Amino acid sequence: MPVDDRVEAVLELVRAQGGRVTASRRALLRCLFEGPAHRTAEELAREINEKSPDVHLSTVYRNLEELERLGVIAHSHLGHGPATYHLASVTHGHFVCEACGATYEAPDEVFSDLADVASDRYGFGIDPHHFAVLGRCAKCHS
Amino acid sequence: MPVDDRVEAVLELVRAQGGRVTASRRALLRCLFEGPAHRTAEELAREINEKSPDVHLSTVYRNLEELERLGVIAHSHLGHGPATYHLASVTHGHFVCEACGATYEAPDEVFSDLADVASDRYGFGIDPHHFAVLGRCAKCHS
DNA sequence: GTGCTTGCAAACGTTTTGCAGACTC
DNA sequence: GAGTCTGCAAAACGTTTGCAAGCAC
Repeated sequence: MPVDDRVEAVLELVRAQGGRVTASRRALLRCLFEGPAHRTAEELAREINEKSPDVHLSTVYRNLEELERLGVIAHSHLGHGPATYHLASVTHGHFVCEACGATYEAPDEVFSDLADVASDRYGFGIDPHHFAVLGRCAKCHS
Repeated sequence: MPVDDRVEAVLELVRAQGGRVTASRRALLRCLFEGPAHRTAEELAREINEKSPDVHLSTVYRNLEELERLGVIAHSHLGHGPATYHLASVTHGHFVCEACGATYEAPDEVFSDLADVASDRYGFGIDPHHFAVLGRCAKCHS
């Protein structure tokens, strides 16, 4: 599906929930659907501002929150620093090097053993997407 | 070994590294050795201030940083919010419920399968102590 | 006395919020 | 016109830093 159609489909969902369709929401959605995953609110705002200079960072935060509530996007914490946002359809876990910041995306099956152990021992259901697993990459191996 | 002796032993280490033995460092160490693990800088400062009202929060941060450099303590991030500090001798991983905040401490063997997979697939050495694994506890199971 | 350490205040980076005006429906 | 959304400024949060005075050695 072309980007524009996907954007409009989400805006329709927003409207169905009683929300309004605004220029800043359209700009944010276009940005999310067009660009790479894992961008911070600030990065998204900067990109939006290239074409729509009046969209304020706080508006971006509020709209990200709204889109997250609707299940369209999710955010992850890849270590210290700002959260990153990505489409909910492309979730996966992360390994992030504490030394150089290198990031590896890992499919859920990588976490299935840990999920089993956590469940068996603690009745705990892990969410491997929200927070990254920190450590050292091969290059920075301490 | 009694708390006082352990405190003095660390202070000796501090002195050996060219650091000075001060009242605020002694108070922080006593606090760390006496109380529960996983306290935030603010909590530690509050406890210290009950007996030593003049120790400033920024001093606590600076001394925590120093003690971490010496390997006496370590900090963990258990989700959003402030970091928690604990003695380096009692490291373990954590599972933290995103809904209710319940925290489970897990020995390193719980993470050995994940460590193997991360190493095999990405040459990545995980550090399961620094950041908690988020998810849902049995009670909050979504 | 050298120089590490402290208290304080102020800054930092990220995110949230209060408000009055602007917009969508 | 009702009610949502926006820009802006300001606050909130956890943490760090600059500085001059104070203390350990």
